[in-house]
Amino acid sequence: MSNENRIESAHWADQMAERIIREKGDKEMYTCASGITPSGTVHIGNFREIITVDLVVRALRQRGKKVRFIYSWDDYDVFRKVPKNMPKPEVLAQYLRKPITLVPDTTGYAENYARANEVRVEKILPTVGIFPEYLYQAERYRSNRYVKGIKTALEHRDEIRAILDEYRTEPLSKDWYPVSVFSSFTDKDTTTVLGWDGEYGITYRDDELGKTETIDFSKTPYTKLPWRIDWPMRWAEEGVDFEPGGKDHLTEGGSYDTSKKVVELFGGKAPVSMRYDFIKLKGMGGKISSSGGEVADLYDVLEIYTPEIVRYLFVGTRPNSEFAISFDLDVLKIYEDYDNCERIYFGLLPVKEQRREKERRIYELSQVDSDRIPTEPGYQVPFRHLCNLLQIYEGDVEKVIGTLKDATESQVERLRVRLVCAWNWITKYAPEEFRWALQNEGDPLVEVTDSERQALRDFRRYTEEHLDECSEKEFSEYIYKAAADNGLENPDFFRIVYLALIGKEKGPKLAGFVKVCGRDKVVEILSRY
RNA sequence: GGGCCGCUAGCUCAGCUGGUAGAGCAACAGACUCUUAAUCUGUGGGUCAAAGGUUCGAUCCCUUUGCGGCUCACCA
Repeated sequence: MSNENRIESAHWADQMAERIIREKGDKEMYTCASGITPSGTVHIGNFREIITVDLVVRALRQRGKKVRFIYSWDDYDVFRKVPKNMPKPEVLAQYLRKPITLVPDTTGYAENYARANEVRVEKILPTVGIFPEYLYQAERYRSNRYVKGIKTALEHRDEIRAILDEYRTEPLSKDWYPVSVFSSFTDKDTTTVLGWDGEYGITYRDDELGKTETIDFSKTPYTKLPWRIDWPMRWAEEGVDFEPGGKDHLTEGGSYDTSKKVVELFGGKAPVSMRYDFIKLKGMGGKISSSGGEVADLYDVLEIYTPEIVRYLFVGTRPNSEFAISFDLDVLKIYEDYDNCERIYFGLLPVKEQRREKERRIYELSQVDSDRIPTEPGYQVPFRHLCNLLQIYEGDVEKVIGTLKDATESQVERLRVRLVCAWNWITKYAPEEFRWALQNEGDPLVEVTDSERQALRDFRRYTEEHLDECSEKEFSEYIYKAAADNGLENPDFFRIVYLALIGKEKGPKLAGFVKVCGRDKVVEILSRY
């Protein structure tokens, strides 16, 4: 009974899985696809497509289905412009109009430009529990794997032209061919196809050199299908059952519409699709920017959000709506929301049944390893508190963990990741007011009057003698006493204490702060006065 | 011009297959003889863009209108 309910979850990934099964029939194996041109940094917006597929894949698998999850790198695409953030732009400029797989990687990390972008993604995806099978289109085209597809396209030249013309303002010319050719002389796509012999011979002109040549596309690597034909050809080739798209593709007259018709010429059927919206960024402070706008990739996001929470951001939002990934103070709330979701999952926070079902599914899908859902909640420390602890210990994660005595092994494991994120956030994105550091011997002493010095000494003595057995509230009485006994106004005294402890005029609520810092540290710092 | 998506409390949004609405922040009120996105408790606040329609009943479905945004029509 409860099992049935789980399957009929209202989560969009589950609904999509049901729809795929309904529309594609009850198959033994489903193929889910995603892909992109690695012509620049693969940013977090592109990641949305990957994780959207991953979630649907998981939903299908949880229904007992076998799923092939493929990710196509369109690395036989053309290098159109030199990105601003790359070294040696003048070298790269020489490769414009050539396939990106033939462009050198001027950073020196990979064997070519496309590969450099690919490797970066392939290395990080396992961190968030995503394991697609990668397909490399340059390699496939160049090894003549798509000869049949290219021939089919040529054979259906007129039908394809008619389909594309339905949505074009300018109809394609009578001379148009549904293929594009990279020049065998220069590797550039600045060519014009002139004819096809009905078999494997294509005659083209290199527009730059003015040379004309006939090539055998079953034996040479130069021929490629343009996007609106390439996409459906690959749907047919792989038997794709599901592939989402951005709203540029999934709109009337967009490439999904034409591909849906073209794919039938290849003997295939269009996959079930769904549209995802773009991702905005918030609070990056313009730190990472290339080619004009702010760009963040998965690495940037994983710096401040744990893998579960990165997934959570996408799991909890319907793909068809835009949302922002925040690097500012919203981060605190996101962590809080996730912890709430976790508490609901473990029944620690009572909510209505419907809400519970929803959060439960979100929590499951947010976990990195779908076979290893935690059996106990995390050691929930508010993110804000972690930030304070880290600043006391100057970012030393292990020392902070050492202060949390009763955490289990699995909790420590998760906490460690969270602490690293918290520290990254403090040092890179947190507002200035949020940051502080305990003073130590090298720091200059605060100028104090005699009575202020005496107050600090009283404060130190109270800390030494009473801090450990006092409650926060009780201890604050001692703070007031230290001020009053020396004729100081509270605000003035607080200011002095903060200056002495952290070199700033303000800080976290004092009594609690001192308790968190611990007697020894505070006494040590104040012993300079 | 076509298509799509929004329009819900001052702000940011939830509201998943129709039963007259919710969360955070802000506001207000009390408590804390220190404060920063900031301590706790409590309170107020919405003709769910507008008008029609279907229904016993609509924020949710249909139609029209308005406002905002995105996208296609060139390439991918």
